[in-house]
Amino acid sequence: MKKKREGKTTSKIFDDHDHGMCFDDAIEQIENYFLKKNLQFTPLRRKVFEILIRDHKPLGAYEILEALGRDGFSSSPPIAYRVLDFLMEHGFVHKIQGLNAFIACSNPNHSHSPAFVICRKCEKVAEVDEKKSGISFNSPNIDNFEVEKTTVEMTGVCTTCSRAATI
Amino acid sequence: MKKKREGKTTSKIFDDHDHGMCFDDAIEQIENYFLKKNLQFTPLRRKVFEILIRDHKPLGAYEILEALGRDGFSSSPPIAYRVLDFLMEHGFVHKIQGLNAFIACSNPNHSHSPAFVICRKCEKVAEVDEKKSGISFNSPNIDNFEVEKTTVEMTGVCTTCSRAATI
DNA sequence: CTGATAGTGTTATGTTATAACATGTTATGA
DNA sequence: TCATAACATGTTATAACATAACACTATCAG
Repeated sequence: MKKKREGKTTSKIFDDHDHGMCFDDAIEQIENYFLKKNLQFTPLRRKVFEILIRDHKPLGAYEILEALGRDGFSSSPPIAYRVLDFLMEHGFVHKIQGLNAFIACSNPNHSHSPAFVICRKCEKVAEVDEKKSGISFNSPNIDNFEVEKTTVEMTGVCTTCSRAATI
Repeated sequence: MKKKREGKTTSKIFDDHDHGMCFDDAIEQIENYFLKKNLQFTPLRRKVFEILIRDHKPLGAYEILEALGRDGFSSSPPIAYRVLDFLMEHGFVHKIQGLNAFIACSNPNHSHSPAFVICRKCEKVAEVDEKKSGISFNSPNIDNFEVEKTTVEMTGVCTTCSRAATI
């Protein structure tokens, strides 16, 4: 049952996202990817991904562990960290460094260098596409340094929060 | 006694920096800044800054604490974190999120949004200037979201390390 | 002198992450 | 088919990073 996205007037970047769509599609995409790559989409991995994609907000490793515990899985720390590492390797989960938290990827299709917009009040996070957002993060002119991974995070206050109160 | 920089052939970005100069200047700059702003450059604050600027490499809070202890200061965690927060507020220290570590700022003059290039092998870090490095990190087209702070880190392997060994 | 502020110190604890090793399960190939 | 390798999960313990809460001192404005 896919939700249709409702017209909204709030901060576009945080809402420009059909989450019902996203959930179903995301599960399908990850299944296909794992099949194709001959990797195991085990119950544990599926569960961790579902936990992340269902909230679609950043969760700390220990929050994920609690959720795992509630669902009958082991909840000792290495369980979460191992699965998260695995899902990150394959681009289905990103770590938000500024929050020590993990979030399901919004764009598992592209192999991208994601950028995140983080509201420091509500801690909502939007993963923005380089092109759509107007960010351009050009390959830097750094002699002989091969960039393997980029971390780009922008922190501020989202429209909803800034409307709700003066800082 | 200011060291003159020797001709080198290693990764430019990590070496394009006169550290002898940097140390002396940095101390002077921070002193002036604090004077001007009527802030106290206390022995503890000075020591923390000196520890960071003298190595000019990222140090974890607990490494800084050890150094403080060796120099006769208290080495309980809040000491380091408080001073680091203070120095970060004023732009003399940055946190490298990818390493949970702190580094003295290379450019305390400009109020900038720094970007860091990190070698994942030797953990050397270079703070790069947007313009010099060719990075362009344009203000993103995000409706009504005011970016207060950016984190930009690029991880890879520096020339020295990649020459030293195949991955 | 009094009360406010800032700086430092201390104890205790909270939070995040990993090391090291054990167990089960599946695939491979001699 | 049996050894073995590779992978996935589980467990215990601990490491590494960070903050809360409160105490003490010094300085300074009123």
